[in-house]
Amino acid sequence: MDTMGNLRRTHYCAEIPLTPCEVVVCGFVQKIRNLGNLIFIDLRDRTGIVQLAFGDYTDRELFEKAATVRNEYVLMARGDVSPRESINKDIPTGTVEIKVTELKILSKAQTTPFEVSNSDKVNDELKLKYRYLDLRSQKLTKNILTRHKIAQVTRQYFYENGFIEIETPMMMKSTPEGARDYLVPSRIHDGKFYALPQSPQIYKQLLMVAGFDRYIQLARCFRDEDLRADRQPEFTQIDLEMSFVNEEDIRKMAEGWVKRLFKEIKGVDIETPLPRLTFADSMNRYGTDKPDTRYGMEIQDISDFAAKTDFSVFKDAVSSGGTVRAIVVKNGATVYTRKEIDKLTEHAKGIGAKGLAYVRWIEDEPNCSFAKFLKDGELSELLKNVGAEKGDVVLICADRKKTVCTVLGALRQICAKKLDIIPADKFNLVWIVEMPFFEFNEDTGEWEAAHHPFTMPLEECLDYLDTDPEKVRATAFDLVMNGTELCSGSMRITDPELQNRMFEALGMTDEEIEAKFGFLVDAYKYGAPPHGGMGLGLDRISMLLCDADNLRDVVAFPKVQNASELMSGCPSPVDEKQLEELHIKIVKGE
RNA sequence: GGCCCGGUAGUUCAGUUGGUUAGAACGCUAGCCUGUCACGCUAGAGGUCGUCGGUUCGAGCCCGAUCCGGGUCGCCA
Repeated sequence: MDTMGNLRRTHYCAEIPLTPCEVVVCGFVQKIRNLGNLIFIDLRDRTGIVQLAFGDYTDRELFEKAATVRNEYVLMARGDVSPRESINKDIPTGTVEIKVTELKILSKAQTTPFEVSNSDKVNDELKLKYRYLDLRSQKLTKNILTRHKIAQVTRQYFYENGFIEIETPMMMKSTPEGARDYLVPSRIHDGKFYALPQSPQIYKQLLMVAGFDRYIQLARCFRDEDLRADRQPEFTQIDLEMSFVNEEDIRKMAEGWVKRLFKEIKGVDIETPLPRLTFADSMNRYGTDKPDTRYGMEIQDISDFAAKTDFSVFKDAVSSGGTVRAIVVKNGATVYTRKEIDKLTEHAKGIGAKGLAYVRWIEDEPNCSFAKFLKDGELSELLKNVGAEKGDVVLICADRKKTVCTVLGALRQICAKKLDIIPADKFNLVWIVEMPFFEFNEDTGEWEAAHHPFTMPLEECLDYLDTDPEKVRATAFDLVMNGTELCSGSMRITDPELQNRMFEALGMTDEEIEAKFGFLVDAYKYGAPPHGGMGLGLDRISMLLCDADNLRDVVAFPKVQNASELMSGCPSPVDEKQLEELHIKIVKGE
């Protein structure tokens, strides 16, 4: 193996001049084509690929050295950029090659567990174990570079608007409300713990109390909850807070950011202001608070119709306070055969439905799963009401409102994917506004904060605080794009009296308030500007701008579904001695 | 915790009704090859069929359990 000596890179591979000159490039071997007396090596770095050439112009010793090179070796090569005899139109440097005059093999490589150039098709588990190899692939390299660009544009935009970057602690007080905390045991304080931040929420509010006026941070956040394709246990939030503003001002600031980002990253013009949807409308029309509005297939309420039929499933659902709703899958009848609908039903049951009623209209006579419970003319009335035509499938769910929404919201997404009616090049951004303040927890039977307890309620809702929590809406809003929540923000409570009322409404006693949030309530007693802010998911926006469908594709070293990391194997056991120092005893679970 | 999908050479996959020695392509190794860019040609090496147990004369295939990975519901203030 060689050392670099005095040789240094003059250009990245894909950035060499396309005219004759001497260059030095370095990188990994992507592919070798050895024709006997002619060798071509595709050299790869983070910018792309360039072809190294060895032929009759190469001295024997150098040629033989080139013949020993294998895939993924790390090379440094000096040579002359020359026009190719035949052009490769597929790569930017395809008109030239480097006729090598000096070659250094800086590192050899074993045969890799998978081919970097073909990693797209390899199973995730293996790729995650050798993440550093997969990161060499064109796709991941491009994504990581795009993510960097996004962070750069974001900082630029907010700096220009007077935001300053401040780091908040990674070790903080545990607040058991909401998501589970990752805990960090204290060696010095026996039996006490720090928590990793779920978000810098409290600190950024205190920065407003401290007078910094506009704050931003690309903040690492941690939540000990189960993973999803768009949820990692540690993630990065573009966290910001502003003083002397209202909700509108915050949203306007975010819209400017979105506009700039899409222009610079995608070259796409986003029209602002962005459309809005109230939380209630979103739930009714899409069954979710993060709707994909790139296509229709909206949920329709047919409770009135259902109540007057003789179908007990429908009638009972309505009379017991539930609802009956439907989606119409346009032109779905050929795709959704009886068997396919059975599969959908199974899926619906998997997410909480008791069953699925359907009408499949492919012959002249619609095939209706509950026809025998209907009186003359009722089926055609239903079909007319929901706007179904021949060729369509109508899927109906009857249950509690929450279940119906979850089920039909999910089926809407599944059917749209199956019928391939989602426009891939569309970026549909929508604000979800007037979010509820409280959420009823059916397990505990208590009202909980839907957002966080420092969220300012809408003024007109304050009267319901003690009487009808369900009616209390908040100054909270989400930004949703193509069915993914990108951002969540709100105005904050600055009145200590009101803050105490909110805590009480959440069932906290004075002692609890004092122990958990006393320092926060105190802070607001010494003068606090009106303020609010939001958190923008850097990972998620990166995912969408990279056309990825999983966060793993835009996070350098991601965790898998059980929150472990396949490369290093963490989490892992630790030494007895470490545990002792931390005053921790492991009790084996049953 | 629930539901669904997957696990066969290094990789991606095929493997018929349960039946002889588990195949292909790519990759790898060796040889040949002067314009390739999915280079080509020849030969070769490479397998605990995720694991454990069961049914059977016989299991990659059937049954049970379990591990690993993925999606999703719950959960995610």
